[in-house]
Amino acid sequence: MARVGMREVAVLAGVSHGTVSHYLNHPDRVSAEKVERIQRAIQTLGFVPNNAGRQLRLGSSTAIAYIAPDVSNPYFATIAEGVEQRAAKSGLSVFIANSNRSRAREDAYLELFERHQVRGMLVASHEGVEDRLAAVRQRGTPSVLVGQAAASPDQPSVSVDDVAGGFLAAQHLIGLGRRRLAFIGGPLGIRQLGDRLDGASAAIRESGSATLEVINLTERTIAGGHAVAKALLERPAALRPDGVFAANDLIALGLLQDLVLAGVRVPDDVALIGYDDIEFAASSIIPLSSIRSPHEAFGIAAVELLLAEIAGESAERHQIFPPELVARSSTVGGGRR
Amino acid sequence: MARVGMREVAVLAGVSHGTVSHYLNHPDRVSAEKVERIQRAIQTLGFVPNNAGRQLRLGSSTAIAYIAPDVSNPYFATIAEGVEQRAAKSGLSVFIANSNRSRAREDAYLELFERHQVRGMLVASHEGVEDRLAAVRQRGTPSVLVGQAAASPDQPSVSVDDVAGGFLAAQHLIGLGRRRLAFIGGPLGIRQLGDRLDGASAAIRESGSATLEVINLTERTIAGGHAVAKALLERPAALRPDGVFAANDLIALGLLQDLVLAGVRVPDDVALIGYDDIEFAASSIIPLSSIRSPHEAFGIAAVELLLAEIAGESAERHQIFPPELVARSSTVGGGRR
DNA sequence: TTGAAAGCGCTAACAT
DNA sequence: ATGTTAGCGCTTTCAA
Repeated sequence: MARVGMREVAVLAGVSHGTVSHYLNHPDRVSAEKVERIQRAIQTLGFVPNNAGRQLRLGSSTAIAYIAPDVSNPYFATIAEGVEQRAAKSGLSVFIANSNRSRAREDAYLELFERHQVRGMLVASHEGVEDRLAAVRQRGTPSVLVGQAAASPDQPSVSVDDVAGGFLAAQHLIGLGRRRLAFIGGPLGIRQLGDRLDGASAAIRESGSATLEVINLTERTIAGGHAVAKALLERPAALRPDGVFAANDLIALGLLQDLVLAGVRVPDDVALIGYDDIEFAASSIIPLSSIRSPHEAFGIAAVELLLAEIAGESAERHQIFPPELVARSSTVGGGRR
Repeated sequence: MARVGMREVAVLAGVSHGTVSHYLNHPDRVSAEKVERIQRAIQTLGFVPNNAGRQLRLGSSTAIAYIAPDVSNPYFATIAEGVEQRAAKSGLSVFIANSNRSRAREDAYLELFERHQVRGMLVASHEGVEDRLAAVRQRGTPSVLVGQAAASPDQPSVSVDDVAGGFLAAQHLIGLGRRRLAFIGGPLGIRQLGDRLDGASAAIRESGSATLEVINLTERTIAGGHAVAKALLERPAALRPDGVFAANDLIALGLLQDLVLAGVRVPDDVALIGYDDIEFAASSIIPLSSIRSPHEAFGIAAVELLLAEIAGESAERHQIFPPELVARSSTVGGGRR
């Protein structure tokens, strides 16, 4: 199955392979007659240009990469949707990669995409990835950090103010009269999570009277939520928190499900709020209150920042979106959604 | 920012560029001393091999592609997870692409990956994509159709028996005493959906007494479910179906949420079952019954089929998984999950 | 063990 | 308008 190249096309069309290339890249500079012949040749041979040759010659591809830690978290998937849309509009393809929460896989993809000379990378990570991105950038591949404010002024980033988000969440619970709060999530070394906790702590401090327990957790998934539920349900009811702030909606959803099954009244016994406001938060057993950050908009902003970076424009590099409280039944009771 | 290539590394290390290449590909055949020098040179220059050159020379990459119609549907995302895991185990990278339910985007990615000479493609599609895959295959790139049984014996595919799934769903509703069933989904031109409906119809026929209304829908999303809810709620209660089979869980979830909000009792007034059994089905307002097809296992099987195809092994090309009924409260009432 | 050299498929500058 | 040609960065065969 000898791959057919421009050479074969050229022979069949009775032109030089340079002309075939011209046809592909500057069709206007080829006579109608040859265009016709070349088209037919391409057609009958089923010619598909080999990208390696083109890219080797040109030195750059027409794709960008989006590396996500966990595609099966709808939060990252929705961002991907926005990225895809915006990129398509600018004629760019998007290669999505799933690092599966593994630092090693993340590194592998970072390097792979650099080798592939993508135009730029969008990187959502739970790790401290900024150093690595700095190195990549220095070698010529720009990137945008997604979901995490960059520390360096040179590193573009699109993020949500997680301290503000954490504050909003805890403040909401406190305003509802809750005093024994718990924050569920971790590892706290992850910037986004540490920030959320910091925000929550600030709200606690401000309240004067409430307390905050930190329940550490490494799996920020529905399964992780189930695990916490188990631990919580083993406690006597009086020792359970009356207000829970989960570091993301997945945890909250897993927890919520088990609490309800066990007969714990939500929000009466325990008020629960999540983070991210994924689409499924609204349709959960008890509609879940959450802290909303933009999703598609996030992806779109990231691509636009990257485009500016590629073009060498000097846009504001650090875009920070404000989080928003979405109160539903899991905190404010049956009345509202 | 002149990209550094093997040449620069070679000069700095005081060897020929061929030796650098040897070091990269057959480190054992290079003397310890030069290895040392080359390593240092790579280190200080920050050399990252250009994939285009390598690929041009070798004629093939080390990546496979997974094209999904809709990453933000957790069903496809979970498959992606399985794909990533299995591929990593075989040293392959996965490029995920989101065609965003657009035939044009799908075509674009099909071609892009072919140009990139990926080792193979996994394609989940709502379209009739088999002809296109046949053409791609003929030119040397193997593929596995995911979620849709291939008609051609030459086209590997991993799928679920959707006719059986549809049958199970309708049979379940009928067994619960429901007689006025509705199937929600579409366009029915999509094979998977048509099959589910066919299965449901068969169950209806078998029952003798039940009827099946088909409510067509083009958006197989939560929003689509909301739209159907609106239409259903406008009917007098007596004219509503008493058993609803939604073509996927997203639709079911959207519908369920609005029905419950409107005071419709589920499952008493309307029993509802979805399809796919995404992770969120279990934690919805009323835990959703669904037809379960394997997820990660699906992705793993797809990669393995592709590997066999690449290796030229003659495995059974059509892998069909049996669907499974998962009964939860949305059909069997409060007692069970 | 190392180096020299050819050539993968393509683009574009240049010559015609 | 078309053809000729050099060369992108790499791997590998072959020779030393």
